[in-house]
Amino acid sequence: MNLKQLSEILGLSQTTVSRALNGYPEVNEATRERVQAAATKHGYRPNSRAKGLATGRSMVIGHVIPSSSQHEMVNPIFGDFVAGAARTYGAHGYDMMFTNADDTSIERTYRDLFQRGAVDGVVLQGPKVNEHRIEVLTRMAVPFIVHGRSTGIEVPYDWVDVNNKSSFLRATRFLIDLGHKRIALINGLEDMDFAQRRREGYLQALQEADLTPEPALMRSAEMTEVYGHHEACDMLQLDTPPTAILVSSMISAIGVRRALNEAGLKMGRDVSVIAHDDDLSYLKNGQDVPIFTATRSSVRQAGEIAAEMLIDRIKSPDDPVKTRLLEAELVVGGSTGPAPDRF
Amino acid sequence: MNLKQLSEILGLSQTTVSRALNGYPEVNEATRERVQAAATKHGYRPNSRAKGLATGRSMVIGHVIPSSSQHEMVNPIFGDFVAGAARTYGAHGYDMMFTNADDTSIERTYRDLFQRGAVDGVVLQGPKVNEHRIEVLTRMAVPFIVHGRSTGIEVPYDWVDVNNKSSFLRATRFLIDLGHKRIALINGLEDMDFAQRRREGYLQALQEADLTPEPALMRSAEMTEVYGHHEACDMLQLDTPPTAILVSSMISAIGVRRALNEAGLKMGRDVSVIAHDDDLSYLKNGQDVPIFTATRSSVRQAGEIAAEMLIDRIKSPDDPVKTRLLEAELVVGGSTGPAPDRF
DNA sequence: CTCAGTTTTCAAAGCGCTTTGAATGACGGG
DNA sequence: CCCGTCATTCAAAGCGCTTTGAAAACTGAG
Repeated sequence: MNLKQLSEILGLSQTTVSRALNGYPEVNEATRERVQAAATKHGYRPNSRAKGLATGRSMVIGHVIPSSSQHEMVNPIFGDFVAGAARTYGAHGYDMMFTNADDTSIERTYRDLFQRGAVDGVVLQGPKVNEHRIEVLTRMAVPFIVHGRSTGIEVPYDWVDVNNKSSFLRATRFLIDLGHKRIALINGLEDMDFAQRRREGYLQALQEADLTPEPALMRSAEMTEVYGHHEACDMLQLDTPPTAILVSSMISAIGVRRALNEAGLKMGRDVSVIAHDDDLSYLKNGQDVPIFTATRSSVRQAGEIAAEMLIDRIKSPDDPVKTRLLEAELVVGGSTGPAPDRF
Repeated sequence: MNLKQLSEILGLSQTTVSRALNGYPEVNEATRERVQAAATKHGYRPNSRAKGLATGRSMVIGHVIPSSSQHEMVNPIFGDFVAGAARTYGAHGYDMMFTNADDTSIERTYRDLFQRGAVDGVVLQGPKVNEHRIEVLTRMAVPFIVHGRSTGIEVPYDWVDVNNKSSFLRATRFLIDLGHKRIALINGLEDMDFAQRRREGYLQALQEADLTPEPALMRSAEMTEVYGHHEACDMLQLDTPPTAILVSSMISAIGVRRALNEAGLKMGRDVSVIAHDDDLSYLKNGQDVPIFTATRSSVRQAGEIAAEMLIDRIKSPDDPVKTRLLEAELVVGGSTGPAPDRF
């Protein structure tokens, strides 16, 4: 069932039918109702491609999945962010498209998506420090939003981000206030912007308290469970092991907990742990009392906000740049306690 | 830059340029090269919508995310399955589209996608027992593939699935061979087909060994970490607690491990645990030696296979139905051991 | 040099929609 | 009863591509 057929059934021109369905004012109300009834009855759905071709808009938002050639890691927060965004897209009549690109072709992929007219805007996830893609998209003058920010990029751009620095600053201060002096940081890959900011917050708190940062207590890699376990085991072997550990993800924090258990240490008593909690749906931080003391910020909500902002940008390309800084909350759970006396 | 412009630059007709780029034989090789060079030079990318409109194919595969109104759960395996599929799609020139639909509108959403001509095929994820959507799609006579199967649906359809029954049968037997008699099952939601099959395997193994299944040892719900913890805690309170636990996901198994630790029990000695491991990229089951004894099957690989099969189906709609049963491997880790003597 | 056969190129139609510019019909004031 | 006005409706062009059917250019045999 296409527009032509429907208009023939109704004995109307395509113009009138199209206008009736799209809510244009120059259509008799009686006619509109008749058209709408027929459309519903025959299950008419305008062809998206034809519509897109005619309007010049695709009503699709693109996301590029960087299927890294090196590490086959799929970001665990991906699903929740996407779920948040998808809901908003749906409410505004947008579809969501994913394209896979290996590290070498990400830039070309973005360019492609727009030149092919496949998308009206894109979401840029997981920005690195000096993220080149931001400049590329800016130069292309296309609507996009960054989930995160990128240190070193001077051009203005829309973004939603968690206040990574401030949340790790506060978390570190919290540990210092509890008397901890040897505080470790198990961070994400340091070329990721969020990881860099978290480290800044951590370092600033140490400095405020006149504590000297120790390279041996600062680790960084892709945030898997195994990684958290490995680094924690390693640090517990040190002559003077840390009494507290900041971990950049819940998944890795679970690995840290495993390491502590294996070493016969009790989390929160022998070693304090603070994790960053993205509030993932399948990995809630405990039921009532949080398991981990954590800096918490819902990545799902970030997805919703990002989608909303991107759609705004598509609607008004010339609006001034918008940014949104989400403040993570510091929730206190059972994984932190006063520094143990070890003499 | 569109076809018209490009053909004017080249002094050729649109027909010839189009044919040259799409590899048709009736084009002079010299011309083809000239066209290709110009296309590359000017960064020409054919407009997907126009192309789709002209060919009647959209080169897009649809996935519907059921953003359940009740439980806001995003399946943790989603990301990995999608990453696997995306890679295959990309290799075949397909894009991937996501649409969000709440529980009440899933059916309508599938119908919409095809009627709007937005997709050439869809992937149906997470089928339940008597999955209605399969019948709907069959009746619509559109290309689709099911990740999983659905007990109770008689019509033939393409699917990829893990042998859930056999893997849980083998896992349960393995525990029985180790002397366990009180074996618990912490399963997914029982209206999900995979959960039902796993329970069947579990029950069959018990029956073979003349063990009576106990309702108190069989739990089912959405597979979060908290759920695993909660059910394990609960069962440890029983007069005669289980000596072994089968868990339908790694995430929940982590919750079970937490419960055991809190109770001062050692996993693999006091209580054995076997988990189903989807081999998620961010949640590897240990480094060299698996942490959990597990039934393992890569969901990422399933994604790749599903995508491949769906594309085949789109290419040859009349081929006989294809199915693919993946056998999970039983990897032995540190979480299982002989049943403890408790008298 | 001619002509059938082959290779190469082209103009134009068509995919299903929106949108422009024009036509039609109804209405009421003069 | 005529005509300007407003409310409706319409035919046709256009979005950027593919594909059909025909034309042009080239080939080699006679």
